[in-house]
Amino acid sequence: MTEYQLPKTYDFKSTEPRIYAMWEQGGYFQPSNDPNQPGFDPAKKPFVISIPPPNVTGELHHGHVMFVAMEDLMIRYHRMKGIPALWVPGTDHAGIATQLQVEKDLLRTEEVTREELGREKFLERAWAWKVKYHSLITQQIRRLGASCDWSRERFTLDEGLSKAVREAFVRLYEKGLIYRGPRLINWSPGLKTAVSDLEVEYAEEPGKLYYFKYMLAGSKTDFIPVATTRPETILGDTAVAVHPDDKRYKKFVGRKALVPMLGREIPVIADAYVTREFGTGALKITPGHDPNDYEIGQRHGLPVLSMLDREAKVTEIGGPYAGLDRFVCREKLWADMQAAGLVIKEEPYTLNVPHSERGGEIVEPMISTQWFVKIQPLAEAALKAVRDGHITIIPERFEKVYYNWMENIKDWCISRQLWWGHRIPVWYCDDCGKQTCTRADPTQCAHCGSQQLRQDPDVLDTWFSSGLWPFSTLGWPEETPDYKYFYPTTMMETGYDILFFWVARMIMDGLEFTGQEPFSTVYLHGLIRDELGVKMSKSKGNASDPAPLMDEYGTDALRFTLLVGSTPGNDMTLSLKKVEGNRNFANKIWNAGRFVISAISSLQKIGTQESGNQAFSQNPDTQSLNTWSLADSWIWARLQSLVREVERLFQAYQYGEAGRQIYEFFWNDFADWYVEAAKRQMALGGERALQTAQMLARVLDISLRLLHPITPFVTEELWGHLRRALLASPLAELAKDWPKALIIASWPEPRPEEGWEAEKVADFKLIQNIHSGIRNLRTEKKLNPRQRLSATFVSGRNLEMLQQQVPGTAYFSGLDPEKVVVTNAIEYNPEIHYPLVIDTVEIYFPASEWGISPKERTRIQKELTESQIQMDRLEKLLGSDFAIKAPAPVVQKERDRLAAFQETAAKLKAQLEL
RNA sequence: GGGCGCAUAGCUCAGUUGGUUAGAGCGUCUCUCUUACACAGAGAAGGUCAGGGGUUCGAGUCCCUUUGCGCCCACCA
Repeated sequence: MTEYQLPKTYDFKSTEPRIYAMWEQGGYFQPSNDPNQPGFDPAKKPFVISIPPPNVTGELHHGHVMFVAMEDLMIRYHRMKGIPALWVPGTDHAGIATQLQVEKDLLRTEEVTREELGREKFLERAWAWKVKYHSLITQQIRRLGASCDWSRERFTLDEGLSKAVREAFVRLYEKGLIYRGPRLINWSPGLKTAVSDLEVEYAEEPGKLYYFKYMLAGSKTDFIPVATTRPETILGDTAVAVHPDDKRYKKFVGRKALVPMLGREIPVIADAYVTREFGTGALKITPGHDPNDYEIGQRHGLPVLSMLDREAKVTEIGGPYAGLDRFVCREKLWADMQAAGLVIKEEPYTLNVPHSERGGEIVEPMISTQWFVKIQPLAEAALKAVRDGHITIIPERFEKVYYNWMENIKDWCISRQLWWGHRIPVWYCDDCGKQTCTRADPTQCAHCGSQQLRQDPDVLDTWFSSGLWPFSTLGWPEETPDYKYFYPTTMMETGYDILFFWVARMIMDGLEFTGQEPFSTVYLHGLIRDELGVKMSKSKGNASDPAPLMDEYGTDALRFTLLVGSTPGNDMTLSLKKVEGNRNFANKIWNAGRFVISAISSLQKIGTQESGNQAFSQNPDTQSLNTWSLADSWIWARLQSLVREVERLFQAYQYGEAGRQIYEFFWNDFADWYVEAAKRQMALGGERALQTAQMLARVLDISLRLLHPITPFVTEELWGHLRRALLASPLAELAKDWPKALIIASWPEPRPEEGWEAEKVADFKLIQNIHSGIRNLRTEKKLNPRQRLSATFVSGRNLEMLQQQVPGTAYFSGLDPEKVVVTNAIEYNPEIHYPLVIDTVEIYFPASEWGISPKERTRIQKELTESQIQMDRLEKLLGSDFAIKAPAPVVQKERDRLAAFQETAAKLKAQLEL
């Protein structure tokens, strides 16, 4: 019938790739698609987000979907507002994670280890891996509809960012904020690298507390009982500590104790750190393998012994145990001690065991020479930035978490014994032994001029480069046009789980290197959990793949689910049912759109030439009201109110609530009620049809604009159809200034109320209630849906409105418009009248058709009781201090309600008496 | 040990300056393939907003407290 025959269900599969290609080819993702002014409008402050760069390790997970949905929403919203909006995409080399994957892959496919392959060859393989997985992950991010500017894409190991890393390192080095030295660090024996405190995860595990005797030198009987959870570390003990005031052991302080099985003499010392009540009240001190012991050792000048090597095997310090694995040693040593009569007992004990976040194996505290960042000075500035409100964290409660971490921050171990990453830019001279640290690779030693230089073999912690992300991606340290215009960025949106790892470090680095906060707002979203509420993660094996979900329900459905189902900072569970429900919403949008478009297309045939366009081509305003139906006024008032609400909620970062409101408006108000009203208005033809089509078009247009940041694909597709349909119709005027694509269409502007809205909304609400009431009655009466009813409406206060509206809306509830009477009074006649009370309106049906059943009597009684309860409550309320102390409008509202209840109750009572 | 969050309908959750009779989706029960949509329409059932106390004319919302669950930080062997 028309060229706008759209399929009955929304076909997201064919639509999504086509729409994304259209956007990308249109250059819409760039802040401006004016080739002469690529995004730079000095008059406007841009809105900028740096993407949390996904790792090039593997595939998409729901965390990615979450941040893409969230950030794309923000970007699209600002873009539509006409603000230059830049979303910088990129990926992260993810040192440990990627290296592990590549190693695993090498072992699987070529059966070689990285050591066998050598550094250079290994890095070649790693780069090949990167190329493959980079393309995979960015492809998937495109599939999510991400409107980021791919022309500005970055990778943490690319040339520009490497330069930034080098610059940052050298600056800190020159300021004395980077140092190298032996410290107690977390050593991952599996990965054979140091890891930072943040990369250690603690897990409660059942273990044992081992009690044994520390024999005192020169005595066969004197001993101090000591308890430990890690007996193997006995081999590295350099003291036994007791509390200075402990009467039991005071006498031993100053004497020597003998290390079991080794016979090495170590001092008995007194230190207040020891808790007398715990264990035996005596503590073995292993400065080489325990952070607390290390500190005690420092206080007492104890030697530090490393009894474990890089592979967590016992060193020569362990004498006869040298070469044993740490856990094998634990067993053997304990058995030997048992044989030697040194064991007291073992008891079950719950341990808090440190594991490597990536490798999973137990981390061993060890003394190792590593590079560190002296973090205190950076942390102080970062703390101040948030305290002073230069950076806002949403939700606010995370500010406290941030403060707490920043205030207790410890120096950051930044060197990793890996190959995949930014090499530490320090060279050691073979001749003079000194270090050279420069921006450009040095050819000679800065101290003695020797050319015998060796670069430090280690690489930097991945987060060292991530910390520079917001500015390194924009060209820093160069003062590029991008850097000058787009930095500092606006919004840092990410999961709360990387607040410390990443957000905190970006703030510190931004302030240190650029002198500015790298962003003004931090928005932290919650984590996605599976249907059982368990946090999704690869290691737990429950990380579901978003791809099949998108295959089945479409990207829009998944995005809508994540955006509307979550609140800032709170975790959400993702279930198939939710996504399915939102797929249904996408389909609802599609079908409402189909109806509107077919209505517009049908205008051709109605022949509207005589009506002229003048009354309809201008903006709807108060002057239009006299030509609008009640439904028109109502939907327009509701829409405008929605636009105001969405704007307010978006400004307050309440995206979920905004989405929910649009959903409700679109489905309940527009599709369920207005579209139904519009069907009849269209059928009237002529100006009324034109008027109605215009309203349908306007409401759909604005709804699609509001929805676009959340569900970009279906809205873009439909809006294109709407635009083309309008341009080919008598309503062409309406769409003549619209751009070619919704993505760059203007955001609906909130307008203030004009004063007429409340009355129209209330009137329509009454009409809705009347028809709902009649439908309810029909269900109770089990009426044939086709049966048209005759009815008499009696109302005092709404007489005129009802006289106008009831016949026209009769079909809402299957009334016969020919047999509808609206009047202000009739005589009760139980023989011929069957009454229904809706608010303050009585509706009578011919009693010949049915009588009041006991069931209805019960319902009426229930309503009456409910009214009575409300009346009592309100009378009591209005008789209390409320009437005096509450604001006048609030009181008046309650008075009006009381009056309405009284009227309703009177009518219900009359019903029962019939 | 310190901090934070959650507890609202059978299930999953909204409810952000305290102000109608606390909402939605799913599920359940009845009808209907009505010319946009059965991925739908219409109707219905279902809640002492975890317990206790307080502030207030008024509390799901603010304060205190108890209980249960979860998370983060710290890491007493």
